[in-house]
Amino acid sequence: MKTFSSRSDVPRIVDVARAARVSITTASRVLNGVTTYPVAAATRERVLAAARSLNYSPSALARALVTKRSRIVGVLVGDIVDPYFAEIVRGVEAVARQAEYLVIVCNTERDPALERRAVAALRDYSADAILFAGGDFGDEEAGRLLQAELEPVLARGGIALALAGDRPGLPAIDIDHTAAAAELTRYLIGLGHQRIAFIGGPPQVSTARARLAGFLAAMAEAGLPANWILDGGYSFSGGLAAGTSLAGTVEAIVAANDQMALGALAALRTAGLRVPADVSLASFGGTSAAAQAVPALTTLVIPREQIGAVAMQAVLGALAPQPVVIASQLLPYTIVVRESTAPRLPEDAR
Amino acid sequence: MKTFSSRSDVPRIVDVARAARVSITTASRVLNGVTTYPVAAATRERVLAAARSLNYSPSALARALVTKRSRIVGVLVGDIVDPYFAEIVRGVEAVARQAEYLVIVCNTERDPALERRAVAALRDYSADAILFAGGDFGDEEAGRLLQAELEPVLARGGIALALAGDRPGLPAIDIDHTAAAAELTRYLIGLGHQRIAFIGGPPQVSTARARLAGFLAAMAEAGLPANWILDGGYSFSGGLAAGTSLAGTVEAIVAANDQMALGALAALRTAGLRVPADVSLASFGGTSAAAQAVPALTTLVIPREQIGAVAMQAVLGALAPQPVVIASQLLPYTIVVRESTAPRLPEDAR
DNA sequence: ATGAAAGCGCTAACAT
DNA sequence: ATGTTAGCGCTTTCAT
Repeated sequence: MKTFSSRSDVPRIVDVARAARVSITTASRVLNGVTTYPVAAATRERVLAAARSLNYSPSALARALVTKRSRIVGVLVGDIVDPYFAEIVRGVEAVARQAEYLVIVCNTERDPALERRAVAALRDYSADAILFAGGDFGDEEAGRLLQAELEPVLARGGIALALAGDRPGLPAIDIDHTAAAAELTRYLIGLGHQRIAFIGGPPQVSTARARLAGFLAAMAEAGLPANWILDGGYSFSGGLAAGTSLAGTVEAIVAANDQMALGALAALRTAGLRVPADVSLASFGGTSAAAQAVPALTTLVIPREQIGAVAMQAVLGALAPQPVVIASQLLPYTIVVRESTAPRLPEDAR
Repeated sequence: MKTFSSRSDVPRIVDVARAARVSITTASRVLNGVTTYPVAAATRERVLAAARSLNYSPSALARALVTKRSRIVGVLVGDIVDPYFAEIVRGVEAVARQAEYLVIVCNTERDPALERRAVAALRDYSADAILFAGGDFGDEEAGRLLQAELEPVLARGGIALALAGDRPGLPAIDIDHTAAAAELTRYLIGLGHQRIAFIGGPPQVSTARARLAGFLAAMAEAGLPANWILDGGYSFSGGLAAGTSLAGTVEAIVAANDQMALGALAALRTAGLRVPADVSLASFGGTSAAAQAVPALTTLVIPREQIGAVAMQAVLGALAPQPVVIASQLLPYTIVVRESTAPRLPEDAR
């Protein structure tokens, strides 16, 4: 077994330097492709050859320690199982990969304490940016505690961003949830439905409140009563329960996310109702699960992958030598009509 | 704004030491709770107080550099959207959290090149352990290249483990996929079914091959012909396609994962067949999606969370001062019977 | 019981 | 064009 510099079993830059018979500095310069510094072509070649033959790869830890940049970005997600978040992460990763950033996904289980721990861990590892996917939850006290953990990251020049959901004080990359929910509701109204229910998310979550507001606005605007507002907790089971209690009383349902819509769908079917013949069902999100349901769900598609990508781009800009200040931005959404919604049929045609 | 040690905007151990009027060494000892070293109670209190009032938290990077342990463990998953992997990750995280380890989830999209990049990134950040969730894919060449990236991690005393799937040369925490598939098949046979189809995963994936082998063994043992073997690629759409082509020709289907079962279910329903009245459907995995389907799916539940937890425990043991060598272990699985399977009805009763 | 000093692996002034 | 040196923030011998 080869041995390297004193204490390590893996090649270090000093090994490369030695093998190439240059100083560590020169090796570092070549390896980092520093263009502002002149290095003789022959020297450069020797260093590169040495690095390759030793299979050298620099320690990101040591580098981070001196450069003050870890090239780590953390993404906090409320529920790792929910494809909603997975696609945001995907967008972040795609951009991060190109920029040689390491993405750390932290699952908070929508628990403020866990979220705090995650932020603390990212802070300890000197993450350059923290992206909060999926908006605020927890009370004010939790918000303050979180802020305290986050503060050192910002103090070091780190970035914090809100993705697809509000975070007080942070720039947001998002869609207009209220407008979007209103538009989805209007679509159902345009189909002729009048008795429309809304299955919402947890009221502590900002997106849940925004979507509800949009629904209410659209109903009011059409002069329709909003008599069926339920809390489905953003979960399948919550949607199931809501759907069960709604069965037979409404003509259409807007669910504030796909998971709840799936739950409602299961409930309706169990109750012997046909979708969309008896009840139209539309949801918010646009995850693959919505497309895979039977019938496939009409949903408002949030450009989650794009949100992730745009956010990561913004992070890179803000971390660049000439920092670009990050401004909140609203991205466009689209309604995809599938099989779960249909025009209202006259009573006798059903 | 307060200022701290020369170059940082965040308190460092030297700031704590200064505030407590002790040396850095003493501060470090107190902060790390080194029990082998005697520190006067009064001193300890001063250090602790200083750390608290400064809101000090040590740099994991600097610590890792000197201790040669990053307290980072990477988990490689084939598909971040698949709840199958998410639950493994959950198990890992639960244990890692207690031990103050940072878990980095890397999404490989089942692409060997991405997988290699992920291992390289983890190596560069000096991950102490790399857990491969979900088994091997890619050809031999890819395996060799991966091995090359992984080697330095092992050389540093790092751990690599295979979770719920084979990886040549690595200890595995798993169930016996072959035995499990056989048992699930036997259950269907016991229900009286004879024309049983198998929707399998990609043959490059070790678990897919193992599950198929189990199916074939059970069929052979019962003297039944295994005439309907399809590749569903472990995806919903693959299951959908397979289900479509199977509709009307078999009495029962075993799907090698839940996603494909969901696809098959959609296909059967579209074809006008009832599950389980016309076709019994059982799957492998036991993700929440299986429970949430209508009808709820009978599945073989792989203890994924437990696999993750056991693996992380093993990692901790292997990394402890008195290292415990990691041996492969097989965990117990269970078959959960739900609504998607039923006894065969005589022809005229259908 | 406490501290001084070396050094982890790397980059970045600052020489030459 | 290349090398010397001084850290980054921490732990850890080794002194005292």
